[in-house]
Amino acid sequence: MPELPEVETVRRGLTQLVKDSQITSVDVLYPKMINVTPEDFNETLQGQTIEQIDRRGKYLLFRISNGYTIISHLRMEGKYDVEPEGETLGKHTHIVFHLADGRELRYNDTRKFGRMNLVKTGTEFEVAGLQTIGPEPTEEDLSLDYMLDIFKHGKRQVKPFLLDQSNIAGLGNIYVDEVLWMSKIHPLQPVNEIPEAQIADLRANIIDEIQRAIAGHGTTVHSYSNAYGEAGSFQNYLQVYGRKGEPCLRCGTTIEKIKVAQRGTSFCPYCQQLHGDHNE
DNA sequence: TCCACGTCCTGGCGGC
DNA sequence: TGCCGCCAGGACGTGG
Repeated sequence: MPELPEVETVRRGLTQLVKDSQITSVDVLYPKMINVTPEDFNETLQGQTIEQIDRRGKYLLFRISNGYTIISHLRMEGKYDVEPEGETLGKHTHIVFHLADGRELRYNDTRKFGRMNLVKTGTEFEVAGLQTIGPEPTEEDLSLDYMLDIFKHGKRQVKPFLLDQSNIAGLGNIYVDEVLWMSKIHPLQPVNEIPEAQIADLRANIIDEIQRAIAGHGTTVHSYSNAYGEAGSFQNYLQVYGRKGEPCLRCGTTIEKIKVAQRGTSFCPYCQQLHGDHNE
């Protein structure tokens, strides 16, 4: 399932593969995936060039030569691949961009969760999702002052708080479990009860973990692969996610799995203790 | 204003 | 063996 490091890996792959490519036409096989009619989508894009591919959080932003931007979110299992024109379409191919050089950029999505919005460039930050998105998890953007401020004024449990893209951009279920384990914070701990020193530690771990995952070309869980079809290597470094029943790599206690905010959550009950009077 | 929860969607898997 | 039904989860919309 793509999170920020996977989306960044896809962005880099697509930039090498289709930057400066001209679109001759677009077939939309699953209209619910886009925010306009398939006819409007095709008419706006045909004859135009993909000038640049940017990223904000987990959103890909395809900059088109006529002043439009395609905002693409891969959600759970969205993938792009590039095939020669005429290759048999996959069962889960939903959008096909025909390119002038005889190739096709295809969007595939097993669960049909992904979405594409076509908007005028400059208005993309008026679209739901991007409108309220929080800072990127980098040393420059995610300041300690900001972290302390949002934690002090929040009351939610830390896991759903970190999954909320309006607080910090790009963290998903896997990385939240990882950084909470690294920082020894229980996933149910209310954010305004976490000591400042631990928030500082959490911030450092978030930035470090995301940068290391980008360097490792993303995590691979289930079917994820990048635009070249390569599997990421970061799965080999996961320390708590998906390790239910196995010993904690720090203390040896058996890793437990619980449900938090409707999400499967792995944690070490010894390293990550809930402080104060809270019900699980 | 903040927060919880239902919804979308289909492959995989457990249970019978 | 085959069928049924549940589970997985990111982000948006709704309602408390």
